[in-house]
Amino acid sequence: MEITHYQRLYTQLKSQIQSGHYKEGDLLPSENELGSQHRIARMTVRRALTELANEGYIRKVKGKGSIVSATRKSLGLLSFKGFSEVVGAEHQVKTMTLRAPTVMAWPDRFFYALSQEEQQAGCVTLERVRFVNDEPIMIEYTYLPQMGLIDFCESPFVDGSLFKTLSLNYQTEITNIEQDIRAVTADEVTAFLLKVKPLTPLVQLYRRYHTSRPDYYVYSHLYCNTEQYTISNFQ
Amino acid sequence: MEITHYQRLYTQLKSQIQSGHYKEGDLLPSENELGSQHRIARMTVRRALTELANEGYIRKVKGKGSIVSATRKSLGLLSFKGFSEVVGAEHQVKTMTLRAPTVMAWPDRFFYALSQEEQQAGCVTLERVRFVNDEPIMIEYTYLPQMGLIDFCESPFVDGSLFKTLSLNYQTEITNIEQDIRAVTADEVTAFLLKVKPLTPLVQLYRRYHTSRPDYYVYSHLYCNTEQYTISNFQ
DNA sequence: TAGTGGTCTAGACCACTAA
DNA sequence: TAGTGGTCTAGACCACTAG
Repeated sequence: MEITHYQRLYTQLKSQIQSGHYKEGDLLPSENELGSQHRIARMTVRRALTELANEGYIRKVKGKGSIVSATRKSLGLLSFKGFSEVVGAEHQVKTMTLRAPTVMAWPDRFFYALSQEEQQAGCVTLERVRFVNDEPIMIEYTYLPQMGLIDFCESPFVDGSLFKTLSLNYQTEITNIEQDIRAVTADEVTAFLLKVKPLTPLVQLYRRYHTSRPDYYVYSHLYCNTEQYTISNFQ
Repeated sequence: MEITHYQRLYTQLKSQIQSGHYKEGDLLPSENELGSQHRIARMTVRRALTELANEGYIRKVKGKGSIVSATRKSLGLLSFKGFSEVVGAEHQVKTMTLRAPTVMAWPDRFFYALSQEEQQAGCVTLERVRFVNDEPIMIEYTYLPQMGLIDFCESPFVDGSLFKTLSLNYQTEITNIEQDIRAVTADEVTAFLLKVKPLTPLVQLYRRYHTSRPDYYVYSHLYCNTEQYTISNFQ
């Protein structure tokens, strides 16, 4: 058995909540109903619902049912999923590439200490602006050590996703994220790109992604406009 | 039935781990063994063990058993540990209490949707400023639903820590954190408290801590001055 | 091969909600 | 009173670990 019953039900209900098929305050079908619909035992249904409740998607009320919780208008940006995977489910997302992947020297005063190997390898840089519902929300500068990235600059990304490309073409899985968070005021360039007034407060993130390749990290540096959307994080 | 079987087993095992009867690396008795010792079904044992695993006290290994974990879950400021535990190791930390725990009504337009029960229960509020190396770095407004917090406002915190107090005196463990992050400019009061100029950009966090008590959440709202220190996060 | 945890079933009784 | 979620049982088969 590849995927388990409770996982399938959990995934299905979660996506139905995220897509708006079940809205805030709605009652899910009862445990017995879900069980007979999917031809699984009630205890198996309960396992899926318990997981959803632990993650805050629903709350269970004895004698009443499972109630869909408020969905937050927020971008789950602090997880280590790629941008499109995280935000795309609930919002329309576009990416504009300011600089396609380019081999360069590392910037001076890089925000993380680099190993000698990374220094010598050089880096691939790309710059992108992320749009949510046609508003520019985030500028991202990404830096990858130029180690084993054959044809990386020449071929387009798989599904437009950096992380999918690393996974499928370079067997490099993102396993972890380490990040530093600051509040800063927008400089002129950043304000122009995010279409905000200069001095607007932005969240600045320095990130180091850990990967399944030993000693291989992906770095990124980004600014987020949080006036309309917040950055959300759930551990 | 006042206390449930899985709760009793959970509590017993947890205290045996905390007291050192089971040490790091030890195997707990198997699920079948615990079941026959306590004359309860294996599924009931599993529920207690699953809870312990979720909270990081043990890890379960298929084919082997349940292994007692190291006691510390180390993480950065965005983790769900209390402030003193996280920052205190490397920096000198002090806390100034602006408002000691006080029973109040909930603020208008609270940042998370509250359940009816939480609304009716009222809340305990406290306000604290955190200092790192004698600089005010963070203002934290904490809100706890006034449910079962007997003598909470009358007694001091255990070791000065809210989370230790909740754990030891109220059997409430923090299990998870959900948070929204924004950049804002300091208003006058906040600027004064953090000793920064008005309009300085600050990181604003809205937090909802999940706990081991069903449907019991702790809320907090905080401002961080990130000019000197950043907020770090490692998943 | 014996023992372990992972998943699952088909029942059961209870306390609670809402009509 | 009918239906709901909370707890619990006594089985079952599986994949995995370790001797």
